[in-house]
Amino acid sequence: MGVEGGDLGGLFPGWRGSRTSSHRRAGCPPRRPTPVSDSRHVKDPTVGRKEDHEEPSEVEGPAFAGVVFNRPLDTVFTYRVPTRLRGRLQPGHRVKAPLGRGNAAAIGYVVSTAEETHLDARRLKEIIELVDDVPLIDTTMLDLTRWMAGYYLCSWGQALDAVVPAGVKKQAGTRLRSLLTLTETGRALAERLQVREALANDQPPPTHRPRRRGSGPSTSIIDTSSSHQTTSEDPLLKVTPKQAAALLTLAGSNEPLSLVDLCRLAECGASAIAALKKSGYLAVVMRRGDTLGPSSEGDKVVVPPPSPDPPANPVSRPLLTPEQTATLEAMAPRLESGGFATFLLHGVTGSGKTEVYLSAIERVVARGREAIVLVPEISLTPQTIRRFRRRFDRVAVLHSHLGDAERHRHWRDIASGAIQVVVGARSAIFAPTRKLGLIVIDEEHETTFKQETVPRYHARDVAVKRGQLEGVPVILGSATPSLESWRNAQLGRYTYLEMSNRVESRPLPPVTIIDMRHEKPEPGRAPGGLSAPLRDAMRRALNDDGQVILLLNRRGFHTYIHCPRCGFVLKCDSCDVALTHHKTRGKVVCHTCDAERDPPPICPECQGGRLSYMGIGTERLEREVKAEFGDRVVRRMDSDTMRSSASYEQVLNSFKEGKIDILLGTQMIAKGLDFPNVTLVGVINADTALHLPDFRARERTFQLVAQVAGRTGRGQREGRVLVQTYSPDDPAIVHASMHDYVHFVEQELPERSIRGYPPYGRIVRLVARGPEEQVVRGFLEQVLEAIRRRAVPGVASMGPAPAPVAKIRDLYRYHAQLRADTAKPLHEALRWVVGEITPPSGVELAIDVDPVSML
DNA sequence: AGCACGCCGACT
DNA sequence: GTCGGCGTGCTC
Repeated sequence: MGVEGGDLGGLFPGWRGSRTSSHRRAGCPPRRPTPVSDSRHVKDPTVGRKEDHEEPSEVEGPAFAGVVFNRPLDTVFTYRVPTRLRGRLQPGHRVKAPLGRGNAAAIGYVVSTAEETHLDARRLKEIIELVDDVPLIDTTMLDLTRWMAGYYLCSWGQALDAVVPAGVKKQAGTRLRSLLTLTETGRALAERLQVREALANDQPPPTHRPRRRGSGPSTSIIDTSSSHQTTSEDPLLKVTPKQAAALLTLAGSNEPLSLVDLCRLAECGASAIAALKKSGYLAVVMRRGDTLGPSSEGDKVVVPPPSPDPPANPVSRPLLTPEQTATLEAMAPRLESGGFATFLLHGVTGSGKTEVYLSAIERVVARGREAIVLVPEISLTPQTIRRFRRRFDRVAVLHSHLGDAERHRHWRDIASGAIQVVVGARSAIFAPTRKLGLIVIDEEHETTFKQETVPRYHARDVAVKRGQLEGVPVILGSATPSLESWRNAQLGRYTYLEMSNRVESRPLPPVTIIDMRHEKPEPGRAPGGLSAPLRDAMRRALNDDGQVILLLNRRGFHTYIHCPRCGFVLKCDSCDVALTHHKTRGKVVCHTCDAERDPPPICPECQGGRLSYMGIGTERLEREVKAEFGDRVVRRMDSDTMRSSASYEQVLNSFKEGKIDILLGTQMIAKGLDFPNVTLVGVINADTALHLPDFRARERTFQLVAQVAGRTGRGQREGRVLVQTYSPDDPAIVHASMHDYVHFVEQELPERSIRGYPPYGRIVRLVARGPEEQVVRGFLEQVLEAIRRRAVPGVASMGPAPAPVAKIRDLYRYHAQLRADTAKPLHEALRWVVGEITPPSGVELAIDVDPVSML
């Protein structure tokens, strides 16, 4: 749902509990955290930080800290800051603090610091320790997460916790090591040793740190009498040659050394070092170091020192079309001098949106700024990644299957300013860039930008908010913009930019609708499979050396199983969902909970009927296509065949190289792929999403058909599209077949308006689930009654009713809906629900602001 | 969300 | 007589 540019600032919730001073003030944290690798923990008091010694009575730094926790508690807790942490603790730090009656240590986030508090300071608890040496979160991220908490109705701590990847929290890939360093007395002694040695060698005394490792035999200091006044207790006389070597080695080293390294470099034993430690010349410091080498492995990210103006790659850039140039020029002021603005880039498939992104990013990178590019996970293909890597030196790609250590590494690289462009899926919107200059959301209409767990944020809307907070432009790109973004553009909140021509003036492919109601079922063929016109078109395309893409948005072989005698439909034991027959596995499978079992031999209900297997999925389509085009190479791509991402890349490569003639699969083949030799796209069943009980069913159907139609006609050769449907007159199908976004929107918007659905007004969906149906329903009824009693003006409520999928994994589900013209009254009606209404045990309540799925 | 406190059943 | 069920309420 589009963030409303106008009322954004007013959405900050009034946080209950102590309100310490704003985190913007006291403490003045650095705008960005320095890399975690620089952090160190000083353990030995003799090498403690200077302020510990120099200002024992007058401690610097705020005495109180506001802390939030990853719990559904929207309270900022105030803690005392112990003396030893004063001046070090900053907003954005994670801290360990006692919480609750048991005073169990919980990890929380410092969100503010203050000199005073209106609370009774004696009753406040004290922060135990810092978890990270450097704040993980900067002030902009604190603001952003606070906004998220208020808007999506979760706690600030929950929002913060979602922003920091698990690998960063665990400090994956690093280890705490103990290293040796000189104490003050140790350094003084080492300096005297250096002087004595220099005199012995008849050389001028070193001015500073002359020794490199391995130089200087330890014998040189043995028989030299010192010119210094030496008392009988002069430590200089007590130091053994080995000890002296160790002291000099450490003095010459810029860094603390591990015991092993020091022994090796000074050619001494551990006992000499133990003696020095005992005498107080050496101290142990704990420092977190990388487990792996100093930089990332392989080609992932090479981290050179951040250079002020990186050299532009000598890449051949495609010549921009006039439309692309005009689009860029429209954005130029924001790209070149910053400032918040949201651009809705509506470009037909093949109009070259990606090239516009790349050029826009180049402009901000040229100013030494960074860009974040969000793409749906499904578009995070090697093809896409390569395109960014070719153009920019330092790109970080955040896939969903990065390991913890790797993700931590990327985070640090980004935070250190070593990265120009971050490309990633949803959560990349929280990348800790230093000098953000641009955010790009590709395929902004995609529902995968919505997170379905707490915090249930929409990355596109968070991006707009972040752009506003950081004062940077945001580009939302799509061939089929969400109606929310369209309306925001209409209202002038977003700047509308259109690219209506394909590059090189290629035409959009002609789309033919095949009315499946009139397709006579032929003996031996699956009804709903390949129609005669589609088969003919395939044959012609293949004979012409073209490639074919077939889209069918259903996995499995048969998509439902029923008993013709008693009408029984085979359902999952745990879910209210029909089972799908997977022939290759020989099982019936639940696509909701992934449970599988053997197909029953006869109807379990009437015990008499033979079950009939109906419907067509990708497995069955594959078999039909192979039977029909036996001499052609056919590959199926769905989540069953693409268990590993390696096979995904492999299939796409083979397809690109022309080794595959027909590629069929689910929507993973519908998005973003760019293969010039595809001359035919067939949509096997355009209606799969059309009749779902969701007010966006039409919009989804339009988007899917329009997107897949864009997969052809991208090369020199013309393409065509055939769409099989049982609803040939539905506006979604008709307008998609004409590539007519605007007319689709014009007919869809009034329908939304009549019902008050987005983009006219906002909705919040409440879903309660639990093991006992009556309890779940009763609870949600109670919640709704309470909301209605509140009677917040402008809020309308619907329900509760059983959710369309009434049971998942043995939990019954009920849902209800609230709507209002703006978000504000909804928040008002709901804020108290969080925290004040406790569901009965076993029951969970999910509050989904701006839901994208109604099932 | 945790976690502790509290008030009622089957065990040594 | 106690161990422990999870219902209730609080967390600076």
